Amino acid sequence: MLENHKLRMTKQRQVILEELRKVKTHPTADDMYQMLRKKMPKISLGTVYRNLEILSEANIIQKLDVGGTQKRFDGDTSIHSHVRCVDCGRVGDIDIKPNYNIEAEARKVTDFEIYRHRLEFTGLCPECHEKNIAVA
Amino acid sequence: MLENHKLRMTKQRQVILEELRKVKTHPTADDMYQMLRKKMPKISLGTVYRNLEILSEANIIQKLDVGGTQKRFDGDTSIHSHVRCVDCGRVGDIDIKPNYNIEAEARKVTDFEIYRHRLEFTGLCPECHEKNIAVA
DNA sequence: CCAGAAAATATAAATAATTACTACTTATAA
DNA sequence: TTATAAGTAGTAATTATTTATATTTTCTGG
Repeated sequence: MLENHKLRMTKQRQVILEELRKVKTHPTADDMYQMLRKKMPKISLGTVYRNLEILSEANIIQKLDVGGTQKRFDGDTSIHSHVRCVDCGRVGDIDIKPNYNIEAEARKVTDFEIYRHRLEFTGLCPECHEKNIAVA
Repeated sequence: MLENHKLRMTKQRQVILEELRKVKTHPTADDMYQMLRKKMPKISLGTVYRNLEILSEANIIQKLDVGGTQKRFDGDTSIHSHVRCVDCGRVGDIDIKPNYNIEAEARKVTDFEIYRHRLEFTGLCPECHEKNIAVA
């Protein structure tokens, strides 16, 4: 998996990949850093950023840009959509398969060369939804 | 339009709104700043940021979060999608009306409370597409 | 029209997220 | 095993945006 990319499997890279695959929370780089420090206290934030970037470049993980100020990462590279909680920023999966017809539609109304599309949802995560009900 | 929001119509705000409505380029805050300085050399970047935020808060303009590192703004508040050029970051309009059925679909497969969805395209703008062909 | 309170401004400094630099370390191929 | 290219920790720098503050401006009601 890494061989084809002239990537070396360092201890750090290995742990980063392992931890990311273990969770389904779509962590930010800093979330990852906090998680990883427990296993590997000397790891540096720069290393976390660099590896997340390299791994997503190699399509071994996914970099998500779902809004908000921080990028998030997903160990699941299958094509699926995401919901972002507008209150706390938490990101969840939405298993809806993309409708590629929409790209044909788009091509009709733009002079851009369309590569792909993304469907993103916003809303409230269960926890924030509960809180909001309590307040109302 | 502004009255209902206890917003004052300052010279700066007026020019910001005017300029944004004049263009169809989905400028970043800094793009706006550069444009505005020509008309109003003493305007400050902070004022640009503050007003774009306030105006989008009041739904007089739209703040776009279409990926990339900077937020963009749109004087057109109608609901439509966008394409972002993966090469130069330019953003174009895609006039496809959202399919609200997809939100019902999403509700079936998540415990998040779904508010809304966004359809975003990526690709190449005509200029970058030309350049790519030239190289290939 | 005019005073005064609330809102907005310019400038500068602060913050947040990410990237770059550097000297040292390590994985891997021959 | 050793050379070398890739990677690391630590720190500094950059980029985008927000905040603090002292001053100025808008706009309301007399």
